[in-house]
Amino acid sequence: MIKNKEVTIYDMATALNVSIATVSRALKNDPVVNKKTRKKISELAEELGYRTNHFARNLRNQSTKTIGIIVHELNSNFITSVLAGVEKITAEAGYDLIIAHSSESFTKEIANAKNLFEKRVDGLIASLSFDTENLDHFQPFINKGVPVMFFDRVEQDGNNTVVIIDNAKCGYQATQHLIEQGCQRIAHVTSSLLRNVYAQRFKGYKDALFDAGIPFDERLVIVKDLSEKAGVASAMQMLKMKPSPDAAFITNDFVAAVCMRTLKENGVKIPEEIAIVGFNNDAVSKLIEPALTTINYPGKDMGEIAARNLINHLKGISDMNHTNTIIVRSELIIRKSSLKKSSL
Amino acid sequence: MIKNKEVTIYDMATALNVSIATVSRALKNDPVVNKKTRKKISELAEELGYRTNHFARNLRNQSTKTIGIIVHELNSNFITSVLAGVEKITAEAGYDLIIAHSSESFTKEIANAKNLFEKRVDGLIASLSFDTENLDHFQPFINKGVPVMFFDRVEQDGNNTVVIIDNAKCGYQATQHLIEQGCQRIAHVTSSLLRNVYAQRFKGYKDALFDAGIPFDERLVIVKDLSEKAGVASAMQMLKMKPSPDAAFITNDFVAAVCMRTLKENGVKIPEEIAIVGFNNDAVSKLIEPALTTINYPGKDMGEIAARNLINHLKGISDMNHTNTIIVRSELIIRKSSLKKSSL
DNA sequence: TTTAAAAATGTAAACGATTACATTTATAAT
DNA sequence: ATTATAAATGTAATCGTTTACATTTTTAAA
Repeated sequence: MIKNKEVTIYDMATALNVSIATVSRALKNDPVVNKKTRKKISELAEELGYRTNHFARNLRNQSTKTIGIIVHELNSNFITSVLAGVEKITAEAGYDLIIAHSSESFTKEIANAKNLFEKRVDGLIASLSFDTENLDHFQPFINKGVPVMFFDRVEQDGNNTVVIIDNAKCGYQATQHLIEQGCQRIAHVTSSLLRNVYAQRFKGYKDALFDAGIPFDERLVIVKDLSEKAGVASAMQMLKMKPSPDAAFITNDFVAAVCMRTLKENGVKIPEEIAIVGFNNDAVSKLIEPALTTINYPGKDMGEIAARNLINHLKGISDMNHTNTIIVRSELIIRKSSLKKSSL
Repeated sequence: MIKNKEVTIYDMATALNVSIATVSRALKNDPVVNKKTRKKISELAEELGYRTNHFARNLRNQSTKTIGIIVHELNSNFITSVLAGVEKITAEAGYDLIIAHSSESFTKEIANAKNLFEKRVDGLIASLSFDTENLDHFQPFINKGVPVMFFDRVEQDGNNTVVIIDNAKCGYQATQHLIEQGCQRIAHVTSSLLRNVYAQRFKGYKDALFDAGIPFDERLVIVKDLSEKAGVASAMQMLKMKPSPDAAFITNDFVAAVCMRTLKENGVKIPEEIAIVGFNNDAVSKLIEPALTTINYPGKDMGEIAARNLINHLKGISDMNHTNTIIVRSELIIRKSSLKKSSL
């Protein structure tokens, strides 16, 4: 059993005195070959530890039965849920999955795309990195007719199929909730407004203010990246505002948590002095104190939907080009960090 | 540019009136072919959007230039750091990386292993799932001479090369630190003692107690999984202990955070009444209150070391079989959750 | 100009599977 | 026993590279 050479269908054909065609057919359980022969062959395959050579097969078939997925980060609940959803569907359909992550870098995203293109995935699922400036790196897929699905962080230029939540609605709900709690000066800590998710949440924020008759004040809007440093800086900036804000809608739970910590360190009472709403329902939101009010959205469902659409398209069951935007549900989860009223 | 057929070296050979051999050689910049010819060919390749067919190449070369990595989870700082380290090294060496994750399930780990085996990775890096009962699923790799490196969660049967931290030492340090803070009844919340990491930390815990002359009390040891539910249950169990513990060494930051939350909800003051030490230096440890004392260890370095060893072995530079265990540094990071003394 | 050596290119056989088409063998109908 | 049909198996081309070995072309020395 030591370092034995690879077994091929030739070896097995010779051993059983049949042709390679029969072996090949038997291995995929083709009913055209005699039951007894099939049994003999699969038993021998088992015995010899045969494994199909996917390179030979793919070379011949011109198809890899592989889906690629590019995500912006791995260490978030949301993304792992998405992956779980995607894996479930792709596995059921007999597709393999290659996971790549861009670490929020445009350059790495391009490299990932190139790599998956080289690997000739049959389809691609992607969520854009923080830095992504354009979608040129996906063009090769489109040129070769490889379907691409975007989820969450997307570019809605109308040509791609995307799976998203209604970010504007979420932003609206979050802001409205804070207004209902009696807040009037609501800060908005967010990230690159080039990304749909942040732009839309910002829009929801403004709309909610408008509908409540609260004038929009640009000075309350803080745009930074998603790092710990940015969280601290945002909090410091809020502390310096005068009049001080009485609430903050922060579009990322981790940043919200860092902000809260910094605010608390500076003697600010949450939610009494500043009420906070985050976004994503990350694990951290339930662990910090006070627990963070946030927006929850179903990563697993988004993953399943994206994967299912892609695969149906590949199978020719449905045509992705006709369904452009799929919106999944989302909800505001109210916890203590925003409850000014009920805390009396 | 729409859905064009794949360009092959034949097409380019015909176009330039040279042989496929020349094209093939030119594409890898073989100095044996004339500089001008090389330039002409690579320009044409660029122009036509040629991409090498890796199936054909791998089929011919019998090597995939791909490393597989199986991790137990994705959503932790530690694992993403490891991946970053591995990616750095594999990319430098021109290897591709396929990431698979077992979600802490033995069954999924087996499936992942099988899949990577089918994909014929040239080498494998793995950290065992929570549930893993044996290493049989890695045997096929070993039989075919495919090197396997384990990191963090490993089985030290002496035949595998492993990259780990000195878990016993860490457990010792954590416990010793609590003892130095004046704690006498130190609970130990941990996970399956079948996993080296937990077994070793447990050993360190016991040794530290022994060296301090504190009798080991089995009732203080709580073994559960790493879920939120388990964290809550562990805290409740601690609350019921009498006499109550005055400290807890919890071998996972997330569980520690959940525990702390539950304890606080039940009116326990941390660290005054119960001091806490966690493990891993996860993002959450700095965000909760009080900040969590924990053990930090360099995921990125572990990833780099594992990858470098694997690749050196593949290149024949070094032989993994002679280096069995690589231990990387780790450190206790002291934060407020354990500071009984300094808090006066 | 001839010739030897070096440089450049070409030929053809792998690599291991899939499958259209051809052939053989078994089964059933006459 | 003969034939038609169905079932089972086989033959050989193909997928796109790589590379040992063979051949041609160029360069430089005699």
